[in-house]
Formats: sequence, C-alpha cells, structure tokens
Amino acid sequence: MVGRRVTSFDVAEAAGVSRTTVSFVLNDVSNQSIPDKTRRAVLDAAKKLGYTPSAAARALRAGSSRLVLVLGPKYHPSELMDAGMSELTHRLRQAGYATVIAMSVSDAESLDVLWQSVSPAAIVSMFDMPPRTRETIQAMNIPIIDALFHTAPSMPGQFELQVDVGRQQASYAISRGATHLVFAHPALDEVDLEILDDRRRGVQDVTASSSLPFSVCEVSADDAQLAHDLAELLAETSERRVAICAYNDLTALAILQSARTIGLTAPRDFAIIGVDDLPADAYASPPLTSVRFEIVEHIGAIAGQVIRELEGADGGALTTGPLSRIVVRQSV
Amino acid sequence: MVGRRVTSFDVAEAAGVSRTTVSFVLNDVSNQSIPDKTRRAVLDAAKKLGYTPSAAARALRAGSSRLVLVLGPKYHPSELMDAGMSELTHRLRQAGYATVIAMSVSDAESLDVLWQSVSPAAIVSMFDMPPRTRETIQAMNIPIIDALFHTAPSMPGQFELQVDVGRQQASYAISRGATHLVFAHPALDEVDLEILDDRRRGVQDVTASSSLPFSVCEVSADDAQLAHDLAELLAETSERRVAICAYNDLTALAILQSARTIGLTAPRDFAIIGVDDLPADAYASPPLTSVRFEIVEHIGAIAGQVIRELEGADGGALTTGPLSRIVVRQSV
DNA sequence: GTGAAAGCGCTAACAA
DNA sequence: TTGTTAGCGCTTTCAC
Repeated sequence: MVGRRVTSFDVAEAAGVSRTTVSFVLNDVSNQSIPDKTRRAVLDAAKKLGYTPSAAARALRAGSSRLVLVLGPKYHPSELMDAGMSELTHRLRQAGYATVIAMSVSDAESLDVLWQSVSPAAIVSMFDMPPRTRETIQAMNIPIIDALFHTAPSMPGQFELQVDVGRQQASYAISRGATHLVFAHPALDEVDLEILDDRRRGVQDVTASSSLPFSVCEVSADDAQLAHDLAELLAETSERRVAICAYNDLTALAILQSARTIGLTAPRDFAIIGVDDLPADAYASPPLTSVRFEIVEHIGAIAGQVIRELEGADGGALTTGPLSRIVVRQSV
Repeated sequence: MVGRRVTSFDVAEAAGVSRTTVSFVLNDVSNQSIPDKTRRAVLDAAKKLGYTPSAAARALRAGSSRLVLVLGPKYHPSELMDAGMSELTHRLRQAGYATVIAMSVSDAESLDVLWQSVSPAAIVSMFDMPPRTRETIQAMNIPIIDALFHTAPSMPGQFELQVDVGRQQASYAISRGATHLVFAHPALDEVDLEILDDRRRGVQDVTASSSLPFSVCEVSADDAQLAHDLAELLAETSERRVAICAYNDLTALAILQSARTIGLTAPRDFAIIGVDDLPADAYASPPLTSVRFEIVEHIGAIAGQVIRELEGADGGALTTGPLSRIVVRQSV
C-alpha cells in the first residue's frame, strides 16, 4: 500500500494530543469545553494532513452508514427518472448523505444482499417491496420511505400520481369541448402495465363523473392499420367531439403521424393529449399538448421525508397536490 | 435497537464452532480443508439466522469496500445516461460490486469528501478529474477508470466518441450525395460545449478530407428567424446539395419544423441528420435520420475494464471501434 | 480539559 | 482441523 490512510491517530500525533481530543474537536462535541488553542491545533493538523474520517469505521461504530439506498423502479429508463435521481442525490448530499442507486432490483434475494451489504441509513423504495423484506428491514431500524410512481394494491389510496395524470388529461379535454374520450395505448408488452392502468383509470374516472362515453383502444404498430382504425373511430362518432388521451407522448405522436397520412389533423378533426412533455412535442405538427410530471418537486418532497425520518422529527404523511400539469400546445 | 444484527459470532454459536471456522466456510478459503459436516452446519446456521456479513466491518478490515463509485457527467440528464447507468450497475453487480452513482459533482472539495467517505474499491469517472485529486486517489491504491463522453485536453487522442459521431454524420451525408455540409447547433448556453465541439470537429474533419465546403450556423430559437436563415442558406448554395449535420435531434427537428413553414422539406430541398435517435424521430415528417450512440456496449466495455482492474488481470487499453451508428430514416 | 480503553464485526496470522 | 487473538479506525464512557 503506497498511501496509507490518514487516521485520527496521525492527526492526534501531529497536534500533540490524544485521539479522544481529536474526535471531540472534529465532531464538535458540545458538552466538552476545549481550549481554543488545542482546538485550533487539531483543526490545523487535520487540514494539513488532509484527514477525512473513514466511512467504514464510522459505519461500523455507528451501526449504519450515511448512505441512502435508493431502489430504483424497473421501468424503462427515462430522462425524467435521471433528473429525479439527480435531484434526490443533490438534496441528500446537502444533508450529508450519499446516495446509492440500485437499478432494477428484481428478486427479493438480491435485494436482501443489497441492503445488508450496504447497511444504509435509510432506504427509498420506488417499487412495491415484498412484505417479508419490508419487515426484516424495519426490524433493523432502517427507515423505509416509499416513493412509488404508481398505485399498489398493498397501499390503497396512495400514490395516485398517474391516476391524476389521466384525470388531468380528461378534464382538460372536456374543458376544451370533448364529448367522447378515448384512451389509446401501445401494445401491452411495451409498457409499464401499472402505470398504464392508473392513467386509464384516471381518464375513466373523469368521463364517468361527466357521464360521457369512454372507450379504450390499442394503437397498432402498423401505420396503415392505425390510420384505418382512426378513420373508423372518427366515422363512428362523427356527431361527437373525440379527444384521445394517449398513454404517452410517443403514442400520441404515432397517432398524429398516421392521421396525417389520411388527411386528418388535430385539433380540427379530433383532439389529442399525451403525457411526458417530451422536448420533441414542440416540433410535432401540430405541437402536442401534454401532461408534464413535476418529478423534481416530487423528489424534493421525498428527500424532505427521508431527511426528517433520519434526523428524528418524524414528519408524518406527505401532503402534496397534483404533481403534474397540462402543458398547452395546439393539439387539443 | 429492536433487531440486532446477526453476526458471524451468532452463526458460530449456532453451529457450535468458532468464528474463524465460520469465516473460512463462508469465504470459501481454499487452503483449509473443512469437513463437510462442519461446513454444512455452518451454512445451515447462517441461512437459518439470515446472516449477511457487515459491509462496514468488511470494508474496515479490507481497507476498501465492494462499492464502485461512479462520478456521473454533468450533462443534462438523458435517457441514454440512465440506461448506461443501469447497465453498469447490472454488470458490476454480477461481479459482486454495488454501484454508487454520484450525480454532477462539481467542485474538487466535495469530490474529496465523497470518495473518502465512500471508500470505494474503484472509481469510474465520467468527467475530467483535476490532476491533484487524481493523484491523491491513486496514491490510496484506488483505481480510476476514465470513461469520458468527450475528448479532454488532458487526454489527447482518447475518447473520440463524439468526434466519431460527427464523422459518421458527415460521411453518410456525403455518401448520399451532399456537396456542402453545415453544422447546425442551438444557442451555446443550452448545450454541452465539449460535446458540441467534438461533433463539429468530426464533421469538419470529414469535409476537409473530401475538400467540400463547410460552414457552421447557430439555430435561432425564433421560428420565423430560423426559417428565414434556412431559406437564405439554401439560396446561397443553390448549385450545391446541402446536408445539415445537426448537433442533436432536437435541433434537427426544430429545423425541419421551420423548413415546413416555408414549404421546404427534406430530403428534397436539403438533407438533415441528427444525433440521439430519439424515439420521436420516427414520427417527424420526414422521419429523421440520426446517429445512435450505443451506450450499452460502451458501458459494457467500461464495466469489463473496471472488473479487470479490480480482480487483478490488468486488461490494458480499451480497444473498441466506433460506438455509434447511423439509423437510416428518410431525411437524408 | 485530556487520556486510556473498550468494542463495533470482520479476517488472517499464528497456535494448538 | 479448529480456536485464539490482534487489529482495521472510530466514538465514547469513565477515570485522571
């Protein structure tokens, strides 16, 4: 080993004091009055030697590290998620925690290995953890902060974000004059089913309470087929104003493209609204109206929850309004 | 503390052996012959008690953890990056390492705090580390694996990925008949300058060696202005076939949209090629030809390098071909 | 006000 | 073949 670690012992030696004193000074132990001279000597020595406490030793001593383990969702990677993780990391770092992100942990077993071998101070879980694992972790006094991105059967009534998204799509479409809502989604093997179902439910909720007709349709991957389906749909509902609430922007863009091939366009012939607020939306023709999920705010709230949990001061339930909003362009 | 940690001592007690034996069995120490009966007893006890070694203690003992610290780039978040991180995490986990991702560490100081407090087994750096920091880290015997996404002055000739991207754009455009190349980019305060410059250089390289005219233009955020600029450009070069190599797909889409407003379209009036292979490219009109960066392969190679470095077997330099390829659609 | 010493859980050199 | 023991670097109680 070329460069041995600088230990608190080295600092103590350099400052001509004991390790205890060093520890007191460096950790700002309050109920110890240390003469300014000693304190200064320790601080100087520490800086000169470039001392940084060993995280491992600290963790061993304290029983837990200053790491927060984030169990990422198993969704398709997304820019949004990336931004969210950045934000979380940032917020937690400000509070003195480092963030370990575990991408797509599927089986309970490797999850066990993971959390036990990281021994984190807290776990932020973005997926629905098996109850047994949850209990084990909590038995070790490691707080779990749930931060799901869709509803889960085990936690009814919570995490309605995606349902809200659907609701917003529908409400906005109706406010713009729609009298028949269609939820359009791609083939089911290409999407996150829970999210799809939440969004659909949101749209359905709103149409139901407005007593408007509602239907669901799967968008064909084949362009010509899609155009055909679309023409048929509009023909069948010619006396009504159709609004398509698409599962996401990509679906909406596909529909828009196919429609164009048969001379149909939005918002003239139908209205359409997506989800994701992709940068490319602005360059579609017409520019696509979408729902944007405010992940940074959402993650900010989660970060707050984690920190409260960690620093004591149990913060109670998270109370936030809808975390998404309509981005108005021209397709509705 | 409700649930005390299960220690190797507990396992030893349950199995009726000493901690040493437990350690030998669990770590599969080769030069120790342990009777199958004892081994089985230990294994059983460990499983029954749900024993997992404390990462902190191990790290303290070993001097480094089984964590790999990834210093993420400071770019705008992207889906690609997310996918890359997933891949890296996955690959490293298979080799028994957990991955800590640190997003956008800017100042050298917080970087110091970070690596010292995580005490990782290796560091994957996606940005150009200050030399001093680099030396300090290497003095601690922590291998650094550089995985930049653009060239760096301090490492000339390496990491030409983005230059390759530009080269590919240009070569493809020329192979399709272009005789005047334009590199188009958005306002400079909205992009990663290093990447922009690499891509531009790639395009310029190729045009230079083909003795073709080359120019650079900044794409105006204002739609009408952009259309005007474009019309002017095409008028000035009417005797030549213009290909626009856009900094990225979003830029290309913006150009395509503006062009449409004045009746210009690709590939009829000009050719255009982007970078990123955004899913939305397929739905542009015309569908946008783009360059796709194969991040998963790139990251795979990096993962291999990390593992080689960690397990001994110094693998030497990374030899890979171009990590990007043309995705042909209709705009060129 | 400062120091000595114990112990967090693990591994490995050395004894038995 | 198995056990004893010494630390890894840190915090913290207790004694000086």
